Amino acid sequence: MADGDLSIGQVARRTGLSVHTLRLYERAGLLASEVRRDRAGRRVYSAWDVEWLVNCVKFRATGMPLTTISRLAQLVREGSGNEAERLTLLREHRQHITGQLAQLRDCLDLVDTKVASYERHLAAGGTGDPWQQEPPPVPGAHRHQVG
Amino acid sequence: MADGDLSIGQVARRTGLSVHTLRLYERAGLLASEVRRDRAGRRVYSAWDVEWLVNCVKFRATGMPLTTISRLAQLVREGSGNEAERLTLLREHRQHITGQLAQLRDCLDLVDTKVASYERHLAAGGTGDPWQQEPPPVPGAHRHQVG
DNA sequence: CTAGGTGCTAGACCAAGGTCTAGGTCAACG
DNA sequence: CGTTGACCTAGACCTTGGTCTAGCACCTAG
Repeated sequence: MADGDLSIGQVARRTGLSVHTLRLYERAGLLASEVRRDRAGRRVYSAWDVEWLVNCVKFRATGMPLTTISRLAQLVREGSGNEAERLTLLREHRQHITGQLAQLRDCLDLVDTKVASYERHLAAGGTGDPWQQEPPPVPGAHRHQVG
Repeated sequence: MADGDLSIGQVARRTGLSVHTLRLYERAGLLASEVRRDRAGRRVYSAWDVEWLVNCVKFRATGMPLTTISRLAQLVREGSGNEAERLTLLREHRQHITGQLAQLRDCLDLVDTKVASYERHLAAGGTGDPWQQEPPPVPGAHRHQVG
């Protein structure tokens, strides 16, 4: 066993995944290299496996589906010759990330506006116009605030 | 019917939600005001409802669960007096958003590094060291690149 | 030897968030 | 009048991504 080798429990602690999830990921083909086993059949993860898993966690955290990670892992497993396809996958995910960033910033704007307005409202002792509670109860009265 | 009123189909087109989802949201209590009905029992959305739904879409896109939106809607429905709780909900979601932003930026770094390395690799006609395909095949050979 | 901790597999279970179907109403168009 | 299109409800169904259980195998320490 090389010095970087870890048991599944250790990998779980290092990656933040549960051992159940680690096994699920393996079954789902997310690992770019076959996980070794010791004589008792227990998984032995290399430092490289762990680095890969950490990247998987980042991909997951940013919405990459298991199937896509699996596809990427497969390409890596297959070795040289498919770099263009890996690049495509990565570029697609990059797109996805920037889209999400935009949405998050958009929602952050909304939330900040609302938070500021509620803070003003509360500081003013309940006076003000935070989030209008009712839909325009008076037809003809336009210009309402929803957020 | 006020001039801003819309049918469910029109709201679906404007919000990007399906009519199924709109009905689901209503059942789940996401709407901050009771949706009116015409004499035939069909939903009539006000402009205010649509604005609210657009905000819901933003919340959903940034990971707010339906139950939380429902809670917020309930507070708004109940009217003044619970502004502090609304503020809490919003602040919590703000936290969530900034956390997600950090994760996205982290993953964006990773992806950018990988993309650049693959581009270099492909430009060099296949030479280089993009994403190491194999886990360290030679024990003792440290310093591998996983991503 | 035996108990505790950790691991194994197979497979059931679960929650969230949609999505779709069946069977029916209504209104407007030609 | 009949048919087309949008709408209604109730409820089944589906996918994703985990999470947990049962029943068993090791291994190490006491």
